Amino acid sequence: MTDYLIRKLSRYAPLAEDERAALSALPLRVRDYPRGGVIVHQGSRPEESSMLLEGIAFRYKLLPDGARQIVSLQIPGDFVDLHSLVLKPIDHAVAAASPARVGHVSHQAVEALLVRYPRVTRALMWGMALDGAINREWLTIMGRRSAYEQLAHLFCELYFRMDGAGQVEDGSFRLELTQAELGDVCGLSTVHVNRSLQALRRDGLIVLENHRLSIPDIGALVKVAEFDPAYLHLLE
Amino acid sequence: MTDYLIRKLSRYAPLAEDERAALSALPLRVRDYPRGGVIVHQGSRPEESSMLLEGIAFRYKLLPDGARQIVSLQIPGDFVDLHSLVLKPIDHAVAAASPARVGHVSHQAVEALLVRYPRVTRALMWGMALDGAINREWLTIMGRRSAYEQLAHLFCELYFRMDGAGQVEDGSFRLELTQAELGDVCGLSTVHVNRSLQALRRDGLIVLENHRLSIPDIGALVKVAEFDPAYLHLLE
DNA sequence: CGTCATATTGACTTTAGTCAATAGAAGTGG
DNA sequence: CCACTTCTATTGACTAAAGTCAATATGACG
Repeated sequence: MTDYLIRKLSRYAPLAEDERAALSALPLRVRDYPRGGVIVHQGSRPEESSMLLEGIAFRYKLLPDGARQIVSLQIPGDFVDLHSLVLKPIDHAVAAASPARVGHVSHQAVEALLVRYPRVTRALMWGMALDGAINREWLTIMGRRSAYEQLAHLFCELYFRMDGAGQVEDGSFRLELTQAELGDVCGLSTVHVNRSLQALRRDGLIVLENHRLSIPDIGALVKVAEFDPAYLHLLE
Repeated sequence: MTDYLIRKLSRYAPLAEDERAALSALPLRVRDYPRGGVIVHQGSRPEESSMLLEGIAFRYKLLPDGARQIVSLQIPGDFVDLHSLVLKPIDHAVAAASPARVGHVSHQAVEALLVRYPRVTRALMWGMALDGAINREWLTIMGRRSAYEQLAHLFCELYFRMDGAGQVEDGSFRLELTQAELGDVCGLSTVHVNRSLQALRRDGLIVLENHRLSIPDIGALVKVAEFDPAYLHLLE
């Protein structure tokens, strides 16, 4: 269950056997969500944090006029709301972008882990800091890049993150995001996302069909997006 | 020295006497920076984290073409790079927006604190989570709001944060940001910032002169920006 | 087969960016 | 204190990127 999480945290520092065991022994309440299902409600005060086990999820905020902004994407192994441990009420919602399996862990159980295993604490802090690094990169790209470049950059990020989670095969991976959702990630209208995707296709940078994204030449896409994966803190 | 920090962390949970004492006893290397001075270099691997004691600072990223995006603003009491404790190399730079006084604390000293005082650890995690909440709000506003609204929102945020740090007097506070810097915060061109500021002035929402921002009617500005301070987790 | 979500297209509008010039302010050296 | 430089703010004219509205396809699914 917690394999992905352990794999992810090991990118920060190798975990000792007892630390791995403690993570594996975390009491998970596993629940499946349909596409669109709300995993965490905005403004709630969760008593547990949720880890994505399968599928894709996203954090989002709704504005008074109904607009939506997606502020992060989660893949298997990511905590969708670890910060709810210390920060309540929670300032955003989390929903499943695809059918998703989620493991809910009580805050009590997480705290017990923190008290007992300082290295696990630091690894979880690293996970939170990594979230922050991705947020900063998104801010930068959203503020300073064109729609075409933003999408290219997003696809690069997903490619590397999915690869880190072992979800890339033959340069392609499942991407269950609609064009409206891509727009909500990048702060763009659906129409403009559509046109920018067509441009990326025309330029041979992506093949996107059947909820699957193929990147024929990741080097070319990286170049267009000026993508530097350093901020993802992957192992080399 | 650490008064602002203790005050800020107390917003999360009251600290015991020994915890306050431990924070006060942190060995700070104090250093002054001129306006524009770089406090943390992008890509470096700091051995210490830095706390802003006086002035204003910002985190920023530079893009290959020379564009700059400011990804957060710090006020007194904020750690500018607490995350460098766990996340190296650091993915952004930090510079002083005004003459600034900074306290540098060795990571070793912070770690000693973490091991000894679990509640301080949680308070620092809360500080990191708060950074994340502000980032998410910025992403949302940047993605979904006009320049006029973005600036209004930013000024509301600063008003409430500065007020929380006791820096607001008569509805005004020192704001040592140039229009170019405001543009780099919001992802706008300098020219467009200038015009949007004029519109805000024309509408009587702000008075900005001599590096001082006056907000005659914060309620009106809050309304225009659709600003909800909940994400700042201030005390009511 | 019909319904609903998603994707695509065209025509038009709006927002924001770019370029270039000018004006003001602040700081520096003599 | 003045001349000079440099940064910052402002303005106008023009361009480009992205949004809006509305219609039409396409596709998944009960």
